[in-house]
Amino acid sequence: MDRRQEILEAAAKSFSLFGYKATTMDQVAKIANVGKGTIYTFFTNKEELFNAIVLKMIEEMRAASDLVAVEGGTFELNVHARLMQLLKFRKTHQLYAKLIDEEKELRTPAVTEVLAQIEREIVSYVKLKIERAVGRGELKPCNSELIAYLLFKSYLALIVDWEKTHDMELTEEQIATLLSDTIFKSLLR
Amino acid sequence: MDRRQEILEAAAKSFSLFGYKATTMDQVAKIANVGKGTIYTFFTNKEELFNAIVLKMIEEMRAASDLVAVEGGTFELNVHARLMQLLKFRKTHQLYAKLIDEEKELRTPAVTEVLAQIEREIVSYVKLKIERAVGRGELKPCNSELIAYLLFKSYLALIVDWEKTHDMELTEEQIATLLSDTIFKSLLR
DNA sequence: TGGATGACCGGAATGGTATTTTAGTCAGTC
DNA sequence: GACTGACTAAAATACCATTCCGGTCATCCA
Repeated sequence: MDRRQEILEAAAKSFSLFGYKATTMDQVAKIANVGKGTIYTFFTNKEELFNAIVLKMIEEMRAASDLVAVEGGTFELNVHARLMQLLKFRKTHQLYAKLIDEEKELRTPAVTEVLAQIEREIVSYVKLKIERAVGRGELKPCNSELIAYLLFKSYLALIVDWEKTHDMELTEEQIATLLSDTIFKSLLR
Repeated sequence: MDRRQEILEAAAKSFSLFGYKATTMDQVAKIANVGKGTIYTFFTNKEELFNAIVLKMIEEMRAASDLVAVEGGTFELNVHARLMQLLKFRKTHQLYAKLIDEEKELRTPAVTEVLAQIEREIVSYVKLKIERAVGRGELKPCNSELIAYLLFKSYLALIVDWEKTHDMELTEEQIATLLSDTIFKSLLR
């Protein structure tokens, strides 16, 4: 198998298991059965290797989100399913969960940056979906950036924040109904 | 002037200026012109003194919120005005701003706890307002806890979080319109 | 003689320094 | 010439000495 691939797999494993700060380049080299110098022929530094791994994760997330979207489904149906899926990754996906933990505990700058980037991408993806739906006449024209932001933050609040202060987690049903009656409804043409 | 009051004022000054961690009991005693031991005849420890100061701040906030509410105004008008006012305190009020900063930088547990408490109180206050409005027939019956939470988080996102990633701060007009069209509208009977 | 005080105590925070760890390099190997 | 791992400088960590600070209490007046 080619060395670049070995390195990527080793790095993915190590970052998922130990996070960014606690994985060392020696560690990655050893797992990949490669001299440390070899890593630097493919990636300029640790952070770039990390970014490559995160990029792969983002691809996975995009694919998982596509999997729950229904061709020809309504804007609401699809955006709801996608955001639920994407936000579940925070607990489910080993690397994502590890990074969130590292952000909370260590505040590693590289990790903070990457997590912010992921959120920006999700919001900008939702924004795109809104604009498409407006374009085909499903939704009223609106400030898509603002609505995308509000939608994302609402899901984040209901899925992630709620359970930190309340002991019963909200059901998907509750979330769907609540946002359907409020934000989504108001967007319809 | 009575010693308890002197101590409270000294503590308020010191906490506002230096935050929780960086104010020392010796400091408070000196400002209050009081022996350190005297403080402990009125407050069992530093944290209780702190809680007393924060309680005063919460009273101030409640009063400021009452000031912007209009007797006989609609639910939307009043809740909007109150939440805007309350959230402005995060930048405006010296102690509040200091505590938010300390929470971000130091994560002092006593501060974390107090900030969480303030948020819980705001949400529970909004919840009460919702229930009153439902009671008088202005709003449809609903899950008041959930709606209060969503409302609070939405305002927080639009007022506080938005400007961290976007360079133009949202106008009150934009926020009012957005939430009026979405969440508030859906609550009306 | 009882409320007030500040010297005092122990544990925690801080600072300074010796040691280890680690990202990144590069001379040497195959 | 692709690959390696010993090497380097810088950063992180561990260590210890010192300071700092919350809380106490024997002492002191009023």
